[in-house]
Amino acid sequence: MSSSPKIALLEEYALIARALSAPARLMILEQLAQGERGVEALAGKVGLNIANCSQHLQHLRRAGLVTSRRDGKAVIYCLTDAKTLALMDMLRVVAERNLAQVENILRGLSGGEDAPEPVSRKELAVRLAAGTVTILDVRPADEYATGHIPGAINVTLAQLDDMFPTFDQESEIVAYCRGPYCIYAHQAVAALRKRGFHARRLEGGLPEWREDGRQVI
Amino acid sequence: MSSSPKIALLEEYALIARALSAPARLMILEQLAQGERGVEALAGKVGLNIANCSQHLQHLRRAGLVTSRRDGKAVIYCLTDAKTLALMDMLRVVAERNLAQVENILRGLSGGEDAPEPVSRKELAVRLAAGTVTILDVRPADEYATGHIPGAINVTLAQLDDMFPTFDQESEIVAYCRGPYCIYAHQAVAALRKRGFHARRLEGGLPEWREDGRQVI
DNA sequence: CATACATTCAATTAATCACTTGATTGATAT
DNA sequence: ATATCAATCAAGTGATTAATTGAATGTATG
Repeated sequence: MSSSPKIALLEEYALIARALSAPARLMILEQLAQGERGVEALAGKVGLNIANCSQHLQHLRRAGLVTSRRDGKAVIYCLTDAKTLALMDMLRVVAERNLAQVENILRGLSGGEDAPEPVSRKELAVRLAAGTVTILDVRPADEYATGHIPGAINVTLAQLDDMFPTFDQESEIVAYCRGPYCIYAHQAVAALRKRGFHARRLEGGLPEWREDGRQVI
Repeated sequence: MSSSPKIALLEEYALIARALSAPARLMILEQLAQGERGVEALAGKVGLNIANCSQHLQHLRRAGLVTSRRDGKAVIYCLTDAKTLALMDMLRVVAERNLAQVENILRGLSGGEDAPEPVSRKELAVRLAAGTVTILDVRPADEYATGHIPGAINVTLAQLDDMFPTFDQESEIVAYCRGPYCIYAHQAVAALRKRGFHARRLEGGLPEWREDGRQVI
């Protein structure tokens, strides 16, 4: 199979790339970035049936990207290494630079208008301490419950319509979600800006915020 | 096919990952990092027949990683974006952190002993200016000819045996090759250390050196 | 020990992939 | 035009993949 050490190494690298080459697995990794999960929970979140999800997880395990432990009847999976998220983010960056289709989709999410530059995590931390910003956590309630940025308000996209009256037209609103692959924050910002609010996305999502060593409650 | 914008985005990201999921394509990209090439030259370097190489190149083009232009009868391919190299390097980093097999292979390349930490490009630049280091370019002569670090001596692994007497036992030797995926420098360092020389690898290879904006002749 | 439960395994189908072979296109030179 | 060369296309084979279904495994509970 692997005649030379060079080919053998490349086959290992290719194994990682192949693990990232299916949308379903990228979604699983995004979920695991929020925190460890059992197979059934992952299958539900990602929209796969359980056997199929289990197979994807084993594919990821063969690539060393996830590890599992048993907890009673359940098997809990978690990310092996936070560096995997950096790899996935770089995948996104290269895709945005090289594929026109990606730009089209992102423009569509922003309602055709140019979206503003995201807020850096450092900037948000400063303004959070100063209290000069409203933070929205645009993830499902269960994910918000397992950890969120202090002071963040949990609002799903569906609930957003009812919330407009409660927001301040003057102060800026910053929305975040699961991370670079998640489009909830894009959509929330687009909806808010259409109503005339000053809204921007946070760069990255909760996993990246946590990875920076910033406070999560 | 792509019901939601989220899935559509993930399919684009997965397209990039799939492009990186074959050893042959990783080798093609490594070659293109040395400089633009025609199909026949690439096929020769990578060890593919021409039709097969052409198909891999089109796979890479679909992922936006390479572009091509016509030059007379030949079609010249080149990397779209140097960021792709950073993505590939991160792929290697994640593989080294998560796959024991990779560590085994790398240890085998170093003859079982612990290899020393590589020399950073910044450090080499300083010592190059001071003239306190011997630099070996361990790539094929034609790649050396199209560009190399100033002062570097071109030695293939096969020629290395004859060169031992000409090296200084006291000063340190730094070897480099095509980049992080290339094992020539690993092997050269192992051979040199076995003979008692002080030898280390350069971090990255010529493409990374060039990307830093450092001098290449 | 029997049962229920969560996960994995095994077998199947349809789709995709890598590679080979031979024909075709595009550009240059005679 | 004709011949030549580089690259691509088209078709076919064997291997691999994702997804589905149903059976088997291992773990806790009655």
